[in-house]
Amino acid sequence: MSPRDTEVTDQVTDVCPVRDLLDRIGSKWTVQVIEALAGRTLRFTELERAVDGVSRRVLVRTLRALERDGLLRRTVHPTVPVTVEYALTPLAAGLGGPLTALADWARTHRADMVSARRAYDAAAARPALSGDPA
Amino acid sequence: MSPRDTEVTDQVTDVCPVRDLLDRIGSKWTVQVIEALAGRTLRFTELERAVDGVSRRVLVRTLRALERDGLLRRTVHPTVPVTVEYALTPLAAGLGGPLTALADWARTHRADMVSARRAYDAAAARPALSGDPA
DNA sequence: CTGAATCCGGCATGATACTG
DNA sequence: CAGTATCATGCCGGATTCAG
Repeated sequence: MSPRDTEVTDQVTDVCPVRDLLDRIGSKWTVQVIEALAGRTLRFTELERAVDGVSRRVLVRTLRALERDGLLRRTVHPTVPVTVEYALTPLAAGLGGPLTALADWARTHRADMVSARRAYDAAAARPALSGDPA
Repeated sequence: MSPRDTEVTDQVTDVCPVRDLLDRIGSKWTVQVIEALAGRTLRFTELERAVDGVSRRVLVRTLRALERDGLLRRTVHPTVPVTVEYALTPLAAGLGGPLTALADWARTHRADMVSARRAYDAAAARPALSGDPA
């Protein structure tokens, strides 16, 4: 009975499209894989180098999840050592827009979030004090 | 040494703004909290009801994370049973745009992803078969 | 009312070794 | 080359209980 485990969010349990999508792009390497494949086709090993830092196992999981959602096309070439090519589908290309918008926002407001964090952490360090000591 | 644990992604370990943001909005209830607070202020209990399904603990964590990132403003009113109000900051309001774009895409292409999954899962069920058995 | 403290299961990520 | 198998780890999300 298909030993496929459920890693990298393989389920459909969810009914909210937004959460569903976020489960996908929220997983650690998904966006970087999509970026790496933007406008080009890569083989498995090339992807492994392009993403850099991802473990083989997790890369496979990420690719499977993307393929399952129709965002990625996996092509096997029956050469002697088998070669496999990965490419984004038109569906994924359409996702690129909103994703880029989000990425742009993240880069633009990075500084705001960092300073907000510093302020928050600093405040947490002095629980009950109004005047700054010395 | 500050017993603050690290749940709901409190760290800054990351250097990529995009992944950083995705860690935030990727956590299970964040987007729903943001939606619930869109254009209005809510108290803790009101939020608890508005989001519906979130546990108290996780809601607190989610709110803390948002506050830490400067996306949420937390106001304590020293009434007899203390009341606390939560409201989005202008920063979060700006995030609303890209977020809505992503949500729209998710809703628009939900059907594509669902059918892609069905096809994928169906294919996985019959590993080495070309003709569909009656 | 608004949390904090504690305990727990489950799953994603990762390291390592093996294979067609 | 492109994975699979196995083991280990961390931590998110949830339930429950206590407190200011």
